[in-house]
Amino acid sequence: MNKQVIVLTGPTASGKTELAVYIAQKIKGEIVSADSMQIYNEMSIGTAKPTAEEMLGIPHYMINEVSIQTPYSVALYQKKAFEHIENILKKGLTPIVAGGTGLYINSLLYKLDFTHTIKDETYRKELDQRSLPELYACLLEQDKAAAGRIHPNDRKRITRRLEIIKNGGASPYNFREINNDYNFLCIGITMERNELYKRIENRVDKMFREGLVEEVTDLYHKYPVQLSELKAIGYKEIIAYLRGNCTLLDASAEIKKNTRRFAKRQLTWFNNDDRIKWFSLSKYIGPQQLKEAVIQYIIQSEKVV
RNA sequence: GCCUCGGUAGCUCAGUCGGUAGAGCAAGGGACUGAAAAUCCCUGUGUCGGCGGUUCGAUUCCACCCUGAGGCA
Repeated sequence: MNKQVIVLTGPTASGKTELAVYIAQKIKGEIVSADSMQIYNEMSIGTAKPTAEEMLGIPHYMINEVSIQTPYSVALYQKKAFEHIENILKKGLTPIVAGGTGLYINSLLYKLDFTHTIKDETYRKELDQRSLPELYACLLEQDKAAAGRIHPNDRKRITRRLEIIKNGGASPYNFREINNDYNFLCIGITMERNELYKRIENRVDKMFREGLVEEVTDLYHKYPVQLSELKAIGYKEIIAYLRGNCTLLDASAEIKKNTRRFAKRQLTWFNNDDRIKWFSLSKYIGPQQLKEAVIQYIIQSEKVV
C-alpha cells in the first residue's frame, strides 16, 4: 500500500491555513506548506503566514525556509518537501501538503525531474541581453517541439528552455507523468467568486491594520533589490507607494486587484487536475460544516484504501 | 430664465460627412516542468439619455423633454 499524503489547495484567502491545522489535529498530521512566498523568512504579514497561535502547536514545514537574500525555486522546494514528507511518515503521522502555489504542488503530484536541467545564472544574464524574436528564433532552431509549446512572447519560458538545451538536459518531455510513489488525496477549497473577492478585500484591509506598510518599508530598506525582484503581491504595490508613484489608497486597491487576478489564475491551474475533490464554502452553512465534510471525506477515503 | 458644452460598454472617452459602433482601463476565460504571488495568450451587443419628426434607413440631422457641468442675468 502506498503512503498516504493529503494535499490541500485552493485560491488565496479561501481558508486553507485554518483547515490544514484542523485536519492535522483530527487525523494526527503535520503540515508541509506549498507556498512560494511563505518560504521566505522576512515576509510575514503580506504573505498571510500563519502565526504561532494559528498553528495551534501543529508543526509546519517549508515556512521560513530561507532568507529573502537567497532566491528559492521549485527544484529546491521539491527536494526538501519530499524529505519532510518522508520524515513525517516515518513518525507514523500523515503529511498534509497545504498551499496555493500550483507549480510547487505539481512538483510533488507529478514526476518533475529537475536534476538534469541545471539553473545557469550566467547564461540567463547573457540571454537577457538579446532580443525576444532572436531568442525565439534560436529556440525554434534547437527545439521545434518546445517552440510550438511556448508562446513567442513568453520570454521567461523561452529563456529557461534555452538554458536546459545548453546544459544538455533536453530530456524527453513527459508532460504530467503522475507520481505514484505516494497515494495523494487532493482536496480543494473554493467558493463563489463574489464571496472569495469579499474575503480578499477583508484580508488586505487586515494586512494594513497589522502593519503591512511597516513590514514592507523595513524590508525595502534592507533588501531593495531582492524584494523588488520577487514582485510579490502586497509588496510591489507598497514599494510603488514608497517610491512616490502612488498614494497608499491606490496601493491598497492595486493589492486587492492583483490578489483577485492571482486567485483567478490559481483556480485555472487547479481546475486542471481532476484528482482534486472540491469543497465549496458557498454550499455549506459555515466553515465548521465544511471542515467536518472534509474530515468525513478523508476518513471515507482511508477506508477504501 | 437665457447661453454654451456634454449624456455612447462596469468606468474614462473616441466615432459614425445618415447604412445600428471601438479604444484604454476594469472584468471574464485559458496556458503553465529550476523566477510561479512570476511569466504569457485569448475575449468588446451596448435600449449610442427619452419621446417624436425628416428619411428607404437615425446613435448620427431637426424639434421638444429629462439630466450633468460651466457661463450670463
